[in-house]
Amino acid sequence: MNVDLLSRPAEEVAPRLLGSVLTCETSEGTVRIAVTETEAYAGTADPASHAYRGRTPRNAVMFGPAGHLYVYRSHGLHWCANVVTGQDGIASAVLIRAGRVVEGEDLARERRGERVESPRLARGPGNFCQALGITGEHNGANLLTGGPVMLSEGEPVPAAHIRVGPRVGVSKAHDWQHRFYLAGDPTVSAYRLSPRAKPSAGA
DNA sequence: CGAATGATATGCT
DNA sequence: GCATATCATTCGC
Repeated sequence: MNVDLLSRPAEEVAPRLLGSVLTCETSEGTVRIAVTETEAYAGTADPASHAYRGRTPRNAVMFGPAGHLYVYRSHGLHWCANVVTGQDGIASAVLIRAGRVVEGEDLARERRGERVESPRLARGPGNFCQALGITGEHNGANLLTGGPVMLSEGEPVPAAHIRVGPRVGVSKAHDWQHRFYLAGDPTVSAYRLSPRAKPSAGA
């Protein structure tokens, strides 16, 4: 994956990450997942971003150079993974919301549960990380230098298949058109409006 | 130092 | 559809 591509604002990078492949190697084995759904978080200008209130120990990675992984824990039990984008010093990241397992499906299913159907293995941010094997240990990992977690180009996605919509699950600025996904793909999480969603201004 | 909150997923009503 | 699990981070006092 080219770092120049990632060095643009999150909302530009997010649609271009569709189809790219995340690889995670652990002692258990290797899982590769093709990204089918992303969400852009525009740093300090975005009320829904963790970086909205400025730099903190947790979100520091988002302020760093593009091509690193920002992992955080949600609701005490799920891990969520972001690809850091934009320029060094400016908070910007793309949340990976869903994907399709292309290698290591057995291992992914072992982690997620035997009864989980293939399209659901990596559907939703928490499930995606669980299937891939991402944990807090991977926070800050460089995705471009051949570490245990890697981001690589996948099969090109036709622009006509890309859809844009409002973000999922956020309590603020949910109506920003910052969620990108592949039309009709069964691995894309169903759209749900946040229970706390309120109208807001913005792009 | 205590309290509230959250970019979720699942299971039961 | 709604409640609930469960904890690190953040913010208020």
